[in-house]
Amino acid sequence: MTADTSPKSRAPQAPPESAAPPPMFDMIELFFFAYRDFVGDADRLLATLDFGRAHHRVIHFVSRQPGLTVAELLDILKITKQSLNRVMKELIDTAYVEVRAGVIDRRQRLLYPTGKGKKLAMDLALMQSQRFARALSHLETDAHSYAIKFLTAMIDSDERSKVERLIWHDEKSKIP
Amino acid sequence: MTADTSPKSRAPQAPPESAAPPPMFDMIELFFFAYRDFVGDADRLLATLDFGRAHHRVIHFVSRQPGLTVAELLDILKITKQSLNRVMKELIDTAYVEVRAGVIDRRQRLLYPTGKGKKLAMDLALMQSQRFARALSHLETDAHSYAIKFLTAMIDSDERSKVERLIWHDEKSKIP
DNA sequence: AAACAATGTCAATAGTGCTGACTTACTTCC
DNA sequence: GGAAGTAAGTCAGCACTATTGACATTGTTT
Repeated sequence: MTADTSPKSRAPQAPPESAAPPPMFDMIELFFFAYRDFVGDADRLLATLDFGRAHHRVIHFVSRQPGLTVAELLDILKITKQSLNRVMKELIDTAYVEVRAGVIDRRQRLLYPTGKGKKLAMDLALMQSQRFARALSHLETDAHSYAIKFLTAMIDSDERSKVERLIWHDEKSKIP
Repeated sequence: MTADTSPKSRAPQAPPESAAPPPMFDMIELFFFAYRDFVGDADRLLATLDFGRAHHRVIHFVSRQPGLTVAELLDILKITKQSLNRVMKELIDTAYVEVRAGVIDRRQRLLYPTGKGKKLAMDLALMQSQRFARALSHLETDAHSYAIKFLTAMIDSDERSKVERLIWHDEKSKIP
């Protein structure tokens, strides 16, 4: 999974006040470099297929939630349908994703990964998981649950529960 | 590059994929959403100045290491000089960065933040630090050092020491 | 003087995102 | 049954960030 989103239309915050604690340059830079290397793994595999990060995000979420509608996917990715469409067309043309008409509402297009698509999504996820596993293996026993708590707390509070539902939608109430 | 090689003559295990541990979808998705919100803070402020993320990265590292050369900056950002140049020209034209000829080697351009540039870099860093501070404040006492260790471990091992030197170059040997 | 190095520049291209305007197909509501 | 609304797709144009390749300028080294 790779993220590269563009500025949102929310109001810019006022510049912080002068009596603020000093900036955490270490965290800022570590997060930057860690994320860069994290997405680098996937980028290299995707490049061999002439895919980019946008393709990755689509095939990832479609594989995670087969039968997702276009509207639901747009809400997860927070991009416009025009942006999605170019990428989606390529994924459908190359048979990584397939589309079926909705049953309850025939206007909806339900998105499913093909066998090929499932395998690609799995290969990408395993690659990124290996990086997590390698990192966590050098740390203390509870590092995994600390990491989950830290990353969860970094998410906008008004999006957090939605993201948590998305992540653990099919697991046995694993929320730490 | 993921799993699977040819079958060995050892005890037959179930299908080949079952050898790999299951993907950590939770970590993959949390990292994605956390990073997206983290950069979203800065994006909103930058958009008011007609700057993008590339400008942010440049003004950040120039402020962190005044007197940086172009070659050093390219090595940190891992982009090409052509990509840097457009952004750099805008930062110089709008007086966020200034350039002085190198003293030992006059071919070099040493990059310095102006007053305005320092303030922008500080505002951006404080904004992102507030997100870290808010996140960490809800977690256990050692959350900060756990986060540093986790993020550090996520960086490519052959880049790690270079990054650590960059991050703590002016601090009192704070490496945890 | 020739070779090399640091930087800048021009041109072409790719990938990902945006807005706006419009269409098609289908569902819902009165 | 017909109007209004919704889900999705499409076309056109633009912005930003990145790439490669070729070439120029300036200064250092050999």
